[in-house]
Amino acid sequence: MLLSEHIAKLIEEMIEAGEGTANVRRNDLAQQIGCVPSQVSYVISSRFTPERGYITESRRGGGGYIRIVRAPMTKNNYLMHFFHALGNSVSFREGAAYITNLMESGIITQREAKLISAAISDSALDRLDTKIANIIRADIMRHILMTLMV
Amino acid sequence: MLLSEHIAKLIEEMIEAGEGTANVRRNDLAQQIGCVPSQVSYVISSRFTPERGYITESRRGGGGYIRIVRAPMTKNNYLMHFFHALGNSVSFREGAAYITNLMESGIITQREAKLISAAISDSALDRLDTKIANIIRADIMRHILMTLMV
DNA sequence: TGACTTTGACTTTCTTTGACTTTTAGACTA
DNA sequence: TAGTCTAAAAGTCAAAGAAAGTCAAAGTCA
Repeated sequence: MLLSEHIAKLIEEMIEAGEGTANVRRNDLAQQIGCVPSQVSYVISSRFTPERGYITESRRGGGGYIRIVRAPMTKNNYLMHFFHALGNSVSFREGAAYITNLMESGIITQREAKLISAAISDSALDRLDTKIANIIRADIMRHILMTLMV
Repeated sequence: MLLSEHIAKLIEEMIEAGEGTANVRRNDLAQQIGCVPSQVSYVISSRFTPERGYITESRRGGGGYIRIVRAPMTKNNYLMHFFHALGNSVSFREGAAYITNLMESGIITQREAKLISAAISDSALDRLDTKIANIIRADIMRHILMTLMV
């Protein structure tokens, strides 16, 4: 397995064990895994993003740590959050991250997730110039989110 | 046998072995076959298209891959019917009619109907010229239909 | 001729690493 | 006690590496 995926998995387990929050000691974790510390930073900044429903907070110096919290949100908060977080241009990758998140938080079913994913996929929009596709994708997602808010 | 056919065959076997999904490592496969990597891309983009019942997804960089998923075409005649009936340009009114139809025949839920409707609504696509919007709408619907065929 | 194939150079995206910077708690001094 | 020093963290950033994507030119075949 890829190093970064391995690290992500470990952190997820820590979050699971900690009922929603993990306290990571960057250096320790890196040493335990056998990688450079900044690799841990990389994984956290690329995987545990607000977009995917995580909030992080950290402290340097002696006794330093990185705390990762899975944001507990209610459905509408969640949707509002996404609605606002959504820029007016969204790549498929970003969009897919939002969708995964909505699914994992139980707001949409797996089937709905697939359906939305298909609607905003690169291939569905591939007649459009990438820039425009990203804008249309954001429009579509915004409309979908609205129907979910009820 | 033609190189591209050979590659297509290999990939089909991988899909078979993987019960509907193949995880291709482009460079490895190319090396194994003895061709340039982009040849693999070519085969995938010309043969394993949504039109032919495949969905692909990929990732670059370390640990990259191309995943090809076959949506079983035998699944639903109804969907196939829609899939084929769908022109390559669809107005919102036509699209909405299809959706209603799908809902009434119990293939999608009311919520899903609303969601799809939002995705292809005139207002979601109103940045596009009407003609183009109709084409994109057809693309989106075709992709959605594909995901339902599983 | 025209559609499909093959190739390879170049681009973009994601990962890994390591050197250097900043922040902080705690120890040590005056 | 207040101020300063120090070592222990985490943060930042750029370079190198690893894959897949793109595109156009050249080749092939019906």
